[in-house]
Amino acid sequence: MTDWRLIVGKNVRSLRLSANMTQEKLAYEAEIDLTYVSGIERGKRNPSLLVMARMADALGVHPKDFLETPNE
Amino acid sequence: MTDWRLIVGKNVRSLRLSANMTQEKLAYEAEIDLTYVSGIERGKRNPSLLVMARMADALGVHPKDFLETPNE
DNA sequence: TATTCCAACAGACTATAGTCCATAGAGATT
DNA sequence: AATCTCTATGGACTATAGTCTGTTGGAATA
Repeated sequence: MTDWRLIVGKNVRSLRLSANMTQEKLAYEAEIDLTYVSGIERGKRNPSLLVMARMADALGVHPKDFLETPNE
Repeated sequence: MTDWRLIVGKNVRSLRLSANMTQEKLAYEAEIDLTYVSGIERGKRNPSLLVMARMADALGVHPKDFLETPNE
């Protein structure tokens, strides 16, 4: 039983670092709270569709990228 | 500005019909409310990551499939 | 006609997503 | 040591996700 919060968290973090952004910058661009970004990356939060879509937009990626699973 | 609720709604509906399921069956399998499934399919709702994951599981698809956009 | 099945939709409610403020700690730099 | 940058984390609060009950309507089917 996969924990999708952890999957999304890892993907958000790695995509954010690839974009050379701090959590604060991402939060600002996506218009979500700084502490919530931190919670998402640590897999503690259950974000909504629209929050994920705004984060994807801020990072210049497709929302699908957050759901990418490590091979098998 | 894409409305991701509409995208997800259309995808959920078409995948559900492909699986020959009623909204009620899907709701039961995914353990979410019948009326909420209806709202999601009509693009009126903003479901959470875990709700989408349970629906994907019930339909035997990957959660990414709900975010698939029509070509270009 | 009437009954059955499926979906749309409204409203009142409960659970939790998401905000805001404050604190703390690690690492880098002066 | 002191300050700066970034992240983690807690707690109290507000907004909204998600539930539950009930009604409505259309399309079969008897």
